[in-house]
Amino acid sequence: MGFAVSSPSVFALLDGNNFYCSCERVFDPSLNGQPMVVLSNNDGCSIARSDEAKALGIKMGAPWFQIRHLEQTAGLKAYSANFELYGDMSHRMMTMAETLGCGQEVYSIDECFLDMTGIPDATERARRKQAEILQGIGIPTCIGIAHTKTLAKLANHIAKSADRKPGSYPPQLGKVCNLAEMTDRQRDWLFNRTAVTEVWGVGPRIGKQLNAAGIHTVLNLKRLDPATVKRNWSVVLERTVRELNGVSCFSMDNVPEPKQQIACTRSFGQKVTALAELKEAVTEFAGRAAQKLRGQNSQANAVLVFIHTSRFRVQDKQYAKSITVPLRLPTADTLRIVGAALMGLERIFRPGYNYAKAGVMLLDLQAATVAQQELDLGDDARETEVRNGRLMAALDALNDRYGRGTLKLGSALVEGRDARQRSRWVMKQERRTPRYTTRWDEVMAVT
DNA sequence: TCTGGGGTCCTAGGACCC
DNA sequence: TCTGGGGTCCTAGGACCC
Repeated sequence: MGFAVSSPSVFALLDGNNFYCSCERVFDPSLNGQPMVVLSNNDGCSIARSDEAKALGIKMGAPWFQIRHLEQTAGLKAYSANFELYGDMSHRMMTMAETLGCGQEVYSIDECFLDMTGIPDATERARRKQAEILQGIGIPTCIGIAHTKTLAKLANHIAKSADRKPGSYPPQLGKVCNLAEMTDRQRDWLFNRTAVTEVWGVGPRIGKQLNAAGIHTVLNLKRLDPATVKRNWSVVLERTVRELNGVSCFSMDNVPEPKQQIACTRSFGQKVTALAELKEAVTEFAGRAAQKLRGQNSQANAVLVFIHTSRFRVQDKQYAKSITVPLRLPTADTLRIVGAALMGLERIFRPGYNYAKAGVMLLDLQAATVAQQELDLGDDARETEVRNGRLMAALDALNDRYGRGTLKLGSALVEGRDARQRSRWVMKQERRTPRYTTRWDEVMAVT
């Protein structure tokens, strides 16, 4: 019997380049090479930028009204976010990416970790997978490979920079960068020319503190004593330092855990002052949140509702308030959840303000097990639960089949208002492309 | 005029208990 | 006059992520 040599973990991080922009480009190739941005809800600010838009100096989160002039002067193209399209494209990309490793953790809409432990020729396989995804669904990707998740994220950053910023790193590290196959010297050489703020887990706040302490590069941070880091910063940053040194502290999360809280919050298309309109919005948000809750087979024990004015309108009187309404029994019933949210809204509403945003959050979630449905209710109450359960299932099935918002509660409309008239709170989306892949009536026509 | 949305984890501090 | 200490649970707020 030979020795069981356990090879060290190898993680890959695959992500779609400028993902939302790339999705739009798949369906409109004339956008290739053009400066373009995808805008947040309400066409508020830029949440995705093509390389060409980045080159124009457009920052992540830049308010649209501040960069809008570039439409005329630089040919900038802008699109309202089309999350239904991006979600579907994401699913296709993740399905193809999965077979690169022997385990996959979908980390966000545009990136996933893959377990490549013990897989030979990781770099070559990664390059083949990348070509396959580009050919199959048209999304360009970058892949970072290393012995820890933090290092894989860093490798991914190097792969991107080497590809797009000539001179930043050796060009052969472009698109796929495998730190696991390098020597310590080679890695440190790269770390020495990478800013500490690029490290996963180092945000603006900690970045500033590290800089003030003379820590400017990844190599500087890697060489700090973990105990000192824990004392001066936190256990979180301590783990990051260990990970930079090749000690894996974050493992793969192959099966997604159910969410511990579920939110639906929106900024309004226009300022809202009337309680009736806030009720309409909160009814809608609570309904959406309840649907997500049922989607992961959970129940909530509390509902939080908040409203606030716009901090950017300095001339306005400001008001912000939230309230948590406990539910008597854990539930996923839209009617109960909406009821609790509206009760909370009535409590915190104050007249005389220009409201800019509201939201509903479901808290203290638990699994909706059979045992909980068998709670000791009276016959009438149990009958109501069962009836509502069937009603909710029917609601979800219809909305699932015919598109979100096909069927909603009557109270989601302000009484007396013409149903065809748009409410003030509904978000503005003036630049959305068709939902090519998920709506029959918006499928691309090939002529 | 116009500034997103949805999450997680950690920590400090208060309430409460013995 | 002297005025403990350790544990747990909960919540609010901060920091980070995409």
